[in-house]
Formats: sequence, structure tokens, C-alpha cells
Amino acid sequence: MTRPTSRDVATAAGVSQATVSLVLGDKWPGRVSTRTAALVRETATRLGYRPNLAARNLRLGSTRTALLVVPALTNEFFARVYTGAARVAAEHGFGVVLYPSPDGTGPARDPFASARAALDGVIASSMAAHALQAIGGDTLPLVMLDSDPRAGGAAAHVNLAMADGMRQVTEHLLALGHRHFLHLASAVDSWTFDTRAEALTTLLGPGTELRTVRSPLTADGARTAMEAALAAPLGRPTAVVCDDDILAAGACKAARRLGLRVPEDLSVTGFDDLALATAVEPELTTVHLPAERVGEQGMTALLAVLEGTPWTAPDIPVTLVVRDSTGPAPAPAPAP
Amino acid sequence: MTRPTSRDVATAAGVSQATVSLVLGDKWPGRVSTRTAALVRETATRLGYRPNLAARNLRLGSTRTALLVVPALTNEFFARVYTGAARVAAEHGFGVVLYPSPDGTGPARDPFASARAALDGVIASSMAAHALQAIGGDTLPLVMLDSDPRAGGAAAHVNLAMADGMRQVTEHLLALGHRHFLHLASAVDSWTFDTRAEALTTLLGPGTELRTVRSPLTADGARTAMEAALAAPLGRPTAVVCDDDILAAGACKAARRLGLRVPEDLSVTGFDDLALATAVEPELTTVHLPAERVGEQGMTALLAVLEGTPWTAPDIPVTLVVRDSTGPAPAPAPAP
DNA sequence: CAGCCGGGGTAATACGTATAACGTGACTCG
DNA sequence: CGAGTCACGTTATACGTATTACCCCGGCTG
Repeated sequence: MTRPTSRDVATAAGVSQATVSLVLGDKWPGRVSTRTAALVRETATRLGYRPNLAARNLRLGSTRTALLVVPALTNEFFARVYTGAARVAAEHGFGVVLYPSPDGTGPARDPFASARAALDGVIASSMAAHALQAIGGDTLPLVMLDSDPRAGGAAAHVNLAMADGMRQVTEHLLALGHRHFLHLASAVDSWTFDTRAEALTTLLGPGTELRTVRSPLTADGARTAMEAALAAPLGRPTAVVCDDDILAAGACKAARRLGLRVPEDLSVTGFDDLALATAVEPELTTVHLPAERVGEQGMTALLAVLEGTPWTAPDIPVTLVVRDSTGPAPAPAPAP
Repeated sequence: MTRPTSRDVATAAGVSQATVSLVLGDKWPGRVSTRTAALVRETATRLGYRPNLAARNLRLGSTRTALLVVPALTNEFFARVYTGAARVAAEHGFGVVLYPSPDGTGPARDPFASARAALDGVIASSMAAHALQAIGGDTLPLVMLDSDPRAGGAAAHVNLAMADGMRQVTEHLLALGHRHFLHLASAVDSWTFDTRAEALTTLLGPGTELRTVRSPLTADGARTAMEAALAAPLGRPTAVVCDDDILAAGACKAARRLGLRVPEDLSVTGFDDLALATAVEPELTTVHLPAERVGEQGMTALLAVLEGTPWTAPDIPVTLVVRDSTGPAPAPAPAP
């Protein structure tokens, strides 16, 4: 009681296997009569025929499958990247398979063997550095997400305009009168975060003060980092710029535990604009990153590369969404 | 400049293709000398040989790949289910591919064709009803997640002890003196939610009052639903039982907008224990669902079924985590 | 009537792998 | 010294599909 093959369909319909393949592949502009084509199709559905993808892939030498390498799907941002990539892929008859160590903790298995299928290309986030080494060895079309565009090795780059996002944040905060900043930065080493940090330092002109604290990307990490930072007696910041909404939410919470009101005493900004941003109170002022579009453009770029077309596009624009976690800087404490 | 095949390795090493296959498959307990084995392996790495998975899958008649059907990866719960399933799969040399309409909105494409690879089995959440129809037609080992265990068609079921979770919630709230309840329920029709609703109604004894409002699983939906429910003049509830942390967060927010303090004036409980639960303020009292374990057990069950072993296991236990969103029922308004 | 054409289909083949079946020398044992 | 036995490989084949090259036959043309 095994699955029917195209040959089974052929014998059942009284034709050759080649004819079945031609009909079901819609390759009969005059090679097969309409009558037999209909007969074949009817027989196929009657037997419940499904083509064996492994055989087809072998024959065609292509699986129409891409590997998406991201650090963790539990991070909503990357889940949305996947969603976008999968949507575009599906529109072109492609599939997307994930690097199967999505928690970022797994050993660096061979991503290609683990994918259990031959791959046509790879889309990789720069934040999955541990997997990239394993990838480097092979020569498969590679699209990099959020990585240094000058770095070689990739056939295409898809980047968000992170520096511009940071510009919007700083302009917003400076306009509100803030001068003392705390950068709650991600402890993960990645080009994205480096870019943001660099943008922040250059954008803040003279007459301002900036301290940086690194934290793992969890609310708890943010809380401890914040508590340490705010405990410092001298030069308490009035604005906290976070690399992530999760950090921002943790920062808000830590601030309130310490008796500071947000945004009256302390302004907080995030990055990403996750669902979390509007779920917490106050709702977060944050930089909206169109994650789905990152996935879509990544897949689009890969498809172009696979066709031999070089692909390039401007950075994806991002926009600051002003909500309730930022406000005018508090009046400075009067000089003693 | 194409990828080297096992035959290329064979000629380069001066052996036959079969030998290469034996060596790389670790099937030489005496069939190949250690010397030649080493030679073959060295040659393979030198040429950068990687087996063609499509060919292997065709030959073996199995792809060691499972399809996971979930409604939306952007829901942290399902992202964690995937993580768990992928981990167990990887330990057994399996892969997991997702049904490529993860936003739940896409048309019901053929999930098998879209997977771009032959599949060995399917793990499906009951909340992806639109995809299940397409699956029903085929005969592939099927493991159902959170679905009616008496329903046929599946080789195994993996369920969370939802009714027991609801029991813990009600006992907690009853002990706090609550008698007037609002059930903020998911608008999605699913066995899971039905089970919870049923458990809630039966567990609440006489002398209590229960109203039910259905809402889409978003914070905004929760807010509108809550505002409508609390606006009702008569019999304002003192406890809101939500089917989801997202709903609970929305409920807290709505309550505060209406001038109610949580938990002093209103207690709120959630389900899932997402990262969100500890990111909002107050931190949510919620039922912790071990999502990763659902994925792990789902994959374990599928592996067992594939080996011909019938699989069954008790419901996965869940535990109420008491945090800050629940408290003693407020004293009833004095009779006029 | 020979030749040709074109519609309608078929036989053959290759994709790259895993494995069953089959040598083949050298060595051992009776 | 002939028959086994081993240790070490090899030859051949099948998996199911897509596609190329070919074939057959009726009708039309010169």
C-alpha cells in the first residue's frame, strides 16, 4: 500500500509515464490531445497521485528551497522576517527552511546537512554569527541581512536604515531638551548594533553626555543594567535609548521601581516596534522596523541572484513612532 | 564548476563510488580498510564534497523531515513549539519545515507541494484548521497538538492539561474571594479554548456569576471588548480570566484607562506565560504552558509513530504562576 | 504514388545515492 | 595441496521524475 507513482498513473490510464509527466507539468502545447490530457488528470486525482518531490528535485537539480539563518524565532522580529520571506518564496514556488538551531545555543552542526534537503541559496542574518562560519565554507548564493555592505562573500545585502533611525531618535530627544543620555545597548556583537552605537555618538553634539551600558536582550537583563546605571549618583541621565523594545520595557519597569516616572522623570525609547511596544504602559516610543519587508526583500534578492541578475536596493527606511514613553526633559536640579 | 559528487570523490581517490558511500555512511565494520577509509575521507573534504540530499532522499525513500503546521509564528507560543520540535528532530537527524502560510491568511495551498520536499510526517496544531482540510486527504502519519483526543485521524495526540490549568486559576481566584467573573475568550474556534471555557463554567460553583466575551487575540481587541464589558452598569466583574497573555495585557490596560487599579479593583489572569507576562506592569498572574515541551513531545510522538510504535502519554501538566495582577476581591459596594 | 509533414504519443536516459550481490587474491586448515 | 575463510572492494541496480530523441500514421502535396 505504497504511494502511487507517475508510472502507476500511466498504466492505470493506459498511457506512458512520459505522457503523465508532460500532462501534469503542463508541457503539452500540441504533444498530447485534450482527451488524453483530461484522462490522465482524472486518473491522477482518482489515485491520489502526488509527485515525489525528492525525485523531482534530483532530476531538476534544484529544490527551490532557501535556508534562512536567524538567531532565534522566539524573537518576534525574526519570526516576522521569516513570515515575509516565506510569503515571497511561496509566490515563486519556493520554500524556506530554517537553520535548525534557532535558539542560538545549539552546537554548530552543519546547517546544510541539517536542512535535510538540497538548498538553492541562503539568507542569513548577521546576528547568527555562529552559523555563518559553517556557511562560509560552501559556495551557495548568499544574501546577508543587516550586515556590513562592504564585507565580501555575499551576493546581495538587505539593510535597514539604522543610522537614520537613530538620527530620528536623537533629534526627537534633543528637541525635547534632553542632554544626558544612557545607551542601553545589546550585548550581542553585531554590525547592526555597532552601527547604531556609532550613529548615536556622532549625532549627539557637544554639550551632551552619553553613557553606554550593555545588556543581554531580556527584560531582566535590562532591569539589572538600569538599576546599576541609575544608582550612579552623578549625572543621572534623563533619556534612555534602548537597542530593543524588550530592553526598553525592562528599562521602564526598572525606572518605576526606583521611583522614577516615565516619561515625566525619564524618557525611554526602543527599537523594533514589536507587539510588546503597545502592550506595555506607557506605550513605547520606538523605531518601527519593517521586519516582514526585510524577509521579503531578502527572498526577492535571493531569487534575483539565482537568476543571475545582480541585485541591489537602497536601505529600507525606518520611522520613529512617538508614543508615551518620551517627554520633555525634567528641569535640572537647582545648583546647590 | 559544479558540485562534486560521490563519484568525483571516488575517481579522485582511486576507488569506486560504492566505497565512498560506504565510508561516508560509516558502514564499514570490516568492508573497507582503515587506510582507504581515511583516504576517502580526506579526499572528500579536500574536494568539499557534500552529499546530494535529494538523491539520498530518493534512494532511501524517506527525507527525515516533518511538517509542522501552526497558525502563526509571530505568536511566541508557536515559535517555542517549533523550537522544541526542531531540537528533538535535530537530535534524531530530522528536520522540521513549517507550513508556509504562517500568517494564517494565505490561501490553502497544498501544504505538501509547498513544502518543496517529500515529507515523512505531519505535526499539526488544532488552531490551523484551514490547513487541516488539505491534510486530511493524504495519508501521512499525523500528530495532533491540542485537539480532541477522541477525534480520529491522528496517530497520536499531544495535549496540555488545560482543564487543570483552569482549575488552578479558578481556585486561586475563588480563594481570593472573587465571585463575579468575566471570561475574555479567544474568538478563534478551537478545541483548546472550548475545553477551557467548559472547565471554567463547571468549576465555578453556585453563588458565582460568569459572563463571557470573545475577542481576537490582540491587545486592541481585548481593550475594546473590556471597555464594552466594564461599561455595563450591572454586576461589574471583579476578576477577568483571559485565554491569553496578550488579552490579559490588553485587559489590564483597558481597566486602568477606565480608572480601575489592577489588582486592587480588578484581578486579571492570563494563559501561556509569554515573555510579555513579565514585561508588563503589573506582572501577570498566568498559567505557564511549557510550549517547548509540546513541540518536543510532538516530535517524539511522530518519531515513535514512524517506527511503528503506538505512542501515548498523559497530558502535559501546566502550572499557575501567581504574580501581581491578582489580589483579594474588593469589598462589595454597600447595599443602598 | 513517393515524399513530407505534423499531430500524438513512446522509449530511453540521466540525475546522485545506498546497498545487495558478487568477485578476488591471500591465507589457513585439514 | 585443495577447499574454505577472510579482508577488501567492485559491479550493478533501483529509487521516481523530466526531458530528449525518436516513431508511427494519416493526410496532403507535387
